[in-house]
Amino acid sequence: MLEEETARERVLDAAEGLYYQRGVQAVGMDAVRNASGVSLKRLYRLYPSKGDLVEAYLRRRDAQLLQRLVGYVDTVDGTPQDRVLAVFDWLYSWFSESDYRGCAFINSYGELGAASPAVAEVARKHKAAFRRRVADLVAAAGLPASLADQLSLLVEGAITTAAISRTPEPARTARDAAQALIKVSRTAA
Amino acid sequence: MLEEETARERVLDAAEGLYYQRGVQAVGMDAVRNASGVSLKRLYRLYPSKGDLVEAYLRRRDAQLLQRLVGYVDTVDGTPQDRVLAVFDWLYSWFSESDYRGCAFINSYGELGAASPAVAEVARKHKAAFRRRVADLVAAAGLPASLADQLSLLVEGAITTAAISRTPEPARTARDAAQALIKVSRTAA
DNA sequence: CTTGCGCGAGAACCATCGTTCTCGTAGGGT
DNA sequence: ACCCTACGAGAACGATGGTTCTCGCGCAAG
Repeated sequence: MLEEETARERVLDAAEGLYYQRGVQAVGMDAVRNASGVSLKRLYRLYPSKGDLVEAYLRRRDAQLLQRLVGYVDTVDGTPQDRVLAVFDWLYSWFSESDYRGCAFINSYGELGAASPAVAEVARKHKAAFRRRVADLVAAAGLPASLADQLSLLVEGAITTAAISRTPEPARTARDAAQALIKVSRTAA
Repeated sequence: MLEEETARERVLDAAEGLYYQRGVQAVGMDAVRNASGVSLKRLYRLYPSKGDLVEAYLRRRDAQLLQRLVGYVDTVDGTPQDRVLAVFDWLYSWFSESDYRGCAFINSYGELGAASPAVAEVARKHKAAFRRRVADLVAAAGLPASLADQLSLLVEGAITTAAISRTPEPARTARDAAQALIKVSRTAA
């Protein structure tokens, strides 16, 4: 039999693939069972309800996504300003993944946020955490704090535009805009 | 008995309120029946399936939203540049509506886009049409075309950020960023 | 007045899904 | 060899939802 932690991982891997690709409501527990190979009984012992599983999925994805961003930016050597712009290069590689379907948090929020305060909360927290990462990079580059919010909007806009238009190009557009905003804020400050 | 067109309107009004507020999958045909006062039989004669109703809802909202934007911008007198920035003032008033829940197209796309090419298509078209409006304003102000895409990203980002964070502030942030981008593009060109 | 058509109200039907239950069995301790 | 526990496979159950059907009624034509 599987270790508990291994089973948890398998379930979350399966749930992540299915929920992200097809949407949460479109995926039944049976599909998670089949994709993970973990029996329903066990699944319900690990996550007492679908809501719990959905929350766990979002929480893990939250951590993973921020880690991936930080991991990418950390490999960039260059000026602190380059590292700010690297956020948009990371976006480009993300958008280029063949199964890219936008931001799991925005999608889940639109689907469930109205009925589930827990989902709304996780989405809010994820966006706040993301914004904080950007703010850290902006601060490290000695740029004004107000820039962080502006760049975050560009990131958010690129994420949804890339999803709907099915091209990674918005990452480039956002990068150009970011560069321009940085330039302005340097001369203005 | 109701005129066919009146019934259509009532159904779409009901569907719009419910779908936008709670999400499409969370709203049954019964809820649309109750909210509209149009019998199920008639409802199915007007829209042969729920999918058809959803499409009609999105199409009408597409037209309405663009009309509202254009209507607002047209009341602004000032320089062509002011009219570009007026887009963000319009966003602010939209975000301030008490029942604001983000962009119906992004929400529907996240919920149904994977399973319904029709919904994905309507969302894509809406975003393209919106971008075109922005591009018209940018062109009228004699600004470079590349700015239109950048401003559209700001709009998109503000829409989702306002929804998740539940404040209209992102409209202001986006406006500031837009102003900066306009300034840069004037000196660069 | 009568006949029959078209309507609305709501029951009915069938599929799906979240969740729980049954059952057969594998495997470890004695 | 014999239990006893714990498990997985899948049936079962109850709710919900999309779609269709039944029934009774109002009303227009004859």
